[in-house]
Amino acid sequence: MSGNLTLDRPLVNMDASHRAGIRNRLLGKLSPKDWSLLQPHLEAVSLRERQVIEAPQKPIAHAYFLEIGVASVVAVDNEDHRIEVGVIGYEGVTGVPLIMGDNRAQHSTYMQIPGSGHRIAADRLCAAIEDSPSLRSLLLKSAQGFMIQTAHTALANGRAKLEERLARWLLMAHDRMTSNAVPLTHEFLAVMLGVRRAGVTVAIHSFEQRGFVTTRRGELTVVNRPGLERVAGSFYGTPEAELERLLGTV
Amino acid sequence: MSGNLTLDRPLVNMDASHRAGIRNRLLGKLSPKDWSLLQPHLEAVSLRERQVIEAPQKPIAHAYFLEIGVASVVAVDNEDHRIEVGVIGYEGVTGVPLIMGDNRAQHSTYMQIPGSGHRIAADRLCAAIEDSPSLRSLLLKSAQGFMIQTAHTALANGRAKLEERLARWLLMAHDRMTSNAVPLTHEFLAVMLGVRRAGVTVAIHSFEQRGFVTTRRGELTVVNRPGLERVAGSFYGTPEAELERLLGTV
DNA sequence: CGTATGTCGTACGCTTCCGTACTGAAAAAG
DNA sequence: CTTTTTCAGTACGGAAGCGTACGACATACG
Repeated sequence: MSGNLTLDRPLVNMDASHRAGIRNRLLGKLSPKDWSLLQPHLEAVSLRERQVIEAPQKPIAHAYFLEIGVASVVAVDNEDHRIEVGVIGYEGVTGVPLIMGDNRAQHSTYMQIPGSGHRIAADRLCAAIEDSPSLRSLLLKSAQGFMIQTAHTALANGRAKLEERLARWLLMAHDRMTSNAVPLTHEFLAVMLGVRRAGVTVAIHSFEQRGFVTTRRGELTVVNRPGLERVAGSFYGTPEAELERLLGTV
Repeated sequence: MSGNLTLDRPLVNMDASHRAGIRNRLLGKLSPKDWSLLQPHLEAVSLRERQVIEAPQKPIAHAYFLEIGVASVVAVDNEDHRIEVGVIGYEGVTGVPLIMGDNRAQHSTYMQIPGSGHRIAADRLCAAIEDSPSLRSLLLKSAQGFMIQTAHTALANGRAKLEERLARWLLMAHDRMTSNAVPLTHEFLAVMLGVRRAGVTVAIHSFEQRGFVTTRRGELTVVNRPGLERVAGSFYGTPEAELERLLGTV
């Protein structure tokens, strides 16, 4: 009934291989050898609200293994249409194209919820991937998980109603957060979902009246996660379960 | 003004590295060494209309390098919502998860426009990928191209109108065809776009009146490609250009 | 050749969501 | 404390597309 803290969140998995001081699931899953390959090049960084991680059509300078916070990956076209195609938190890493052997960012990536992480220079990461099949395998599975998320976003965008999509987004953000409070304005939620700001306001209102969330100016708090899960239905869950499977078999 | 045949289609690139008797761009781009790695395991197959290539949650048996025809990759959830997240033709290969080190299909993949190709057993392909960095690099870039296509589909699903999305779909299919005739019913187009069948009928009607296509029962012929491109605007083009870039630098 | 089936054209009321815009309230800036 | 800015609530007309459904044709099949 609560959904409090991190206990019942699918993505949280404090398994045995957890590395001390590291929350990022990928870093935590590295073999000692792979860890020693990356560790010297990792730089701890704090990530401000709206901080740009990647810009479209520009080279990717660093990959960020997030510890805290949520990054948005937003597709943009030449006519300035934009929509979020995926989110990344402590379960993953930014710079998916690097893993695919490309060094150019296709999308705009920036911190939606501020936090921190460890970054590594793009060429260092690529070199490490070349050297270590096990590292490559892990990162490829993470990239595959992200692809599945993007495909599901396409499904939700084409088939779901605004409320369902908003519930899905809140759940995905909640999975990646340490608190239940989402520090975001309706405006930003609207940009990510590709809908009207006023539409988000109304939907949040409905959630609030049903007791799923409480709100303050610029902040929304999840108080009934199962309620949101019921709204999102099967638009939420599949990518999360698949990521579990992918990272579970590494 | 015509868009006739294959001359002005972005994806068609009869470059020097073209292998005799092979239309598939990936196979055509293989180094002699990589070709000799795969060739013994390739099996020429003809692909019927609606033939299933992959089923959700099932192991992937073969990867298909298409020569002729178009395959649809369709995301499905537990509540039977479904929508196409990408198409594959002679420019690519099915079984993207195999390239990512996963052997399970996430989506439903089937021939939308019948044709032919060369297939290879999943484990053979994976073994070859392990052995050859150059093959791996090529296939990863192809997978990256597919990811970009999926992300753009998410953008179109969230932002574009029915007519824009239909024009985009027709252009993507046209890119991958040897004729201008698309042998598909409105019903199937509707399923792929995730819209009403009647909505497709009306949109096609409008295209017909504007002289972009002609229609027969169960078939639609593109007669003014630039017209469709104008309708699709920037919802079409970016993934195609990016694929060119990705495959051009291999 | 007649019938079943698939395909298309069309229509109607309805839902969802958009575009726009104004207002009050909260927070930040001065 | 006052001013300015940002954010949230609300409203209205309208567009897009849905669910449903019915009839008219083609085409395939018996």
